[in-house]
Amino acid sequence: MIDSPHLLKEYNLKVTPQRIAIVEELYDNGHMNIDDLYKKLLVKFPTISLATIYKNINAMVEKLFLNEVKVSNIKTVYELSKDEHSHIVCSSCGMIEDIYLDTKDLEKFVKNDFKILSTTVVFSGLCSKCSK
Amino acid sequence: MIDSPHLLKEYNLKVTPQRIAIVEELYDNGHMNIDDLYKKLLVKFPTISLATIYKNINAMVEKLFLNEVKVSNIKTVYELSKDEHSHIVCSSCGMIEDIYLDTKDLEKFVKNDFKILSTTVVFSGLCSKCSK
DNA sequence: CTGGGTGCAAAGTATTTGCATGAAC
DNA sequence: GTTCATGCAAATACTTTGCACCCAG
Repeated sequence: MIDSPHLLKEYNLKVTPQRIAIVEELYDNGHMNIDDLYKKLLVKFPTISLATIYKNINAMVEKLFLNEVKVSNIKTVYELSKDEHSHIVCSSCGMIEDIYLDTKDLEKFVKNDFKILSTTVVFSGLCSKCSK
Repeated sequence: MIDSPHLLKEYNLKVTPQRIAIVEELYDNGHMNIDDLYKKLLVKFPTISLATIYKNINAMVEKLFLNEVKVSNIKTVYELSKDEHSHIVCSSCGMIEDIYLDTKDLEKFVKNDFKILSTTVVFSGLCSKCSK
């Protein structure tokens, strides 16, 4: 379980049922795109609108409560902010998995006058199911 | 210079003036989004349509002649396919730079049943100009 | 109360499609 | 001559905005 109201407050976001539901969906599913999120939320909130989802997602990304993940071949997805991590993405089925890597070694190769704020790696390829 | 007609043929793409121009713009500018490309091409082809650009870009990506780069904070950009490489992106001004890294070491941490097709790293942060 | 969130409708932006014409091979 | 690219217009998809109403703090 997850204490969504508490988390939302921590990030200065007003607690509403819709927001709690968004957090819980993301917590359960890891990564979701806007459409999947919308379809899921429609079950609990038959009148929820896409505009609400977009507004909330944008607010949450702005407050760094959510992280936006853009990768080729798949729709943009969102995840709850966690420690910096990378992603494994199946370009066939769209499956996304987190992987925690030490990227310090790579950062040495970036010239010093660039101020690195984040380093993320994407492994694209075929998951075990799709590579059969 | 670049032999665009030859390159296009290599990738089984019919050679047209518009396509040559696209290749040359990308060759000159490194990374471009659709709008910038459109504006540039309008100079040479006052009647070129966005549809033509989209169709060509999509065809070129499909044939692996171009590479699509999706990163947070900036519009999707395209580049001529080169050896696998990573990107340094300024989240303030949108500047993108290539960087060649050895990612072999990282790939060891991906479980074996995932078939890695590409490994790309994005360093997000502030370029020298923007960090002042 | 008061500020901010919600849902609706409409507007805006991005991307794709169908089709007639014309160029590439 | 046949295939496929082009450019236009229209359709579709994606995202944001304005506003009246309502809920959280």
